[in-house]
Amino acid sequence: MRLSTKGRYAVTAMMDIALHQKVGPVTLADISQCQGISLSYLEQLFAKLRKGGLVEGIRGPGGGYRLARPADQISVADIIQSVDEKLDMTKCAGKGNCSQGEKCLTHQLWFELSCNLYRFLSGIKLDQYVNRPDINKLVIKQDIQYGRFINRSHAIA
Amino acid sequence: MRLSTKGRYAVTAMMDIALHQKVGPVTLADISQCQGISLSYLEQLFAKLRKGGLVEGIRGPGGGYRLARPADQISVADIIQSVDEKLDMTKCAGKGNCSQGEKCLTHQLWFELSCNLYRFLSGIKLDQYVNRPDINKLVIKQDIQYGRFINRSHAIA
DNA sequence: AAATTCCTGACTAATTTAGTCAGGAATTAC
DNA sequence: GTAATTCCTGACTAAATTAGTCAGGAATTT
Repeated sequence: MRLSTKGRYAVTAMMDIALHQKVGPVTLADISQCQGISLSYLEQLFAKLRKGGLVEGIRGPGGGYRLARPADQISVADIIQSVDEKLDMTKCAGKGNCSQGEKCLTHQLWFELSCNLYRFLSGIKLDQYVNRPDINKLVIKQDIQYGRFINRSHAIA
Repeated sequence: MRLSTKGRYAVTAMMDIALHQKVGPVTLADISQCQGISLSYLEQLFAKLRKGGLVEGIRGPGGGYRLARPADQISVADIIQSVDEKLDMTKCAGKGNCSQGEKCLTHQLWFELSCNLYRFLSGIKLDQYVNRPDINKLVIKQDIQYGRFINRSHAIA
């Protein structure tokens, strides 16, 4: 597998959307500014998240992105897999032909690691963090700081 | 953190040494050939593993590398940390100042992920795989295939 | 003395990550 | 229907990391 900052960017952005679900769609421009990620890079990531069926984009003023399914059905594993492609750490992509057609010495190890990691990451759903008071405090603080969602009459109405 | 093929190379090489402990020190040339890793790249990785106190090198004919401590005291986490530097996935290296001096929205998530991953990886010790019959069969097969340890009278005596 | 092996540092190549740019397509607001 | 907003696409560049190469030196054994 690959567990890098790229996945962190994606999860951070998805979390931002999940935390603002009630307010309406979230623009990439907002995420870019608040989370400190380049807008164009976000667009690349969101192209993959869209293909992965995790978000849907809404064009035009008042548009943005929203989750394609409820936050309790989107796991961190889903997100990382969407942007990083594979969650499997074996050299042979699970086929077991890593060393002259047979399993290599460390096949078992990576296989077990992949399973365990996947089980852990797929157990963490976005809503677990949305419903935490300490994180909600942070969100409100950050939103005020960046003057977010001031003209959202259209989105709520 | 960073979980990439680099760490896999290092763990594979360490596993090879652990599996041949009884025969004597293992040369990088052997590991290079049997595990399909470039010799010079292995030398770079072993410079780090040595600095991390996981192996000791023995020069001269009959030399090679051996584990610096018993296989049940070397975890996969130790190895990955030695070559990849950090096992912490938070943006702020655990300081909690990731967003304008405060914790960012996803700080908790990465912190918990890091903890869990570390707990898992540090729970896997090299000896767990050394004592498995299925893996030992593989080792013997591979050793014969590559004609390894044929002239090791000096090492055993 | 010769062979073996670790050990070091500087260098190159390939891949991945990150970011830039220019423009088009859909939608909303006026 | 025009303008503004936002997604959306593809091609491009830059930086970082990973992987591999090369040349040579140091310690040890035979």
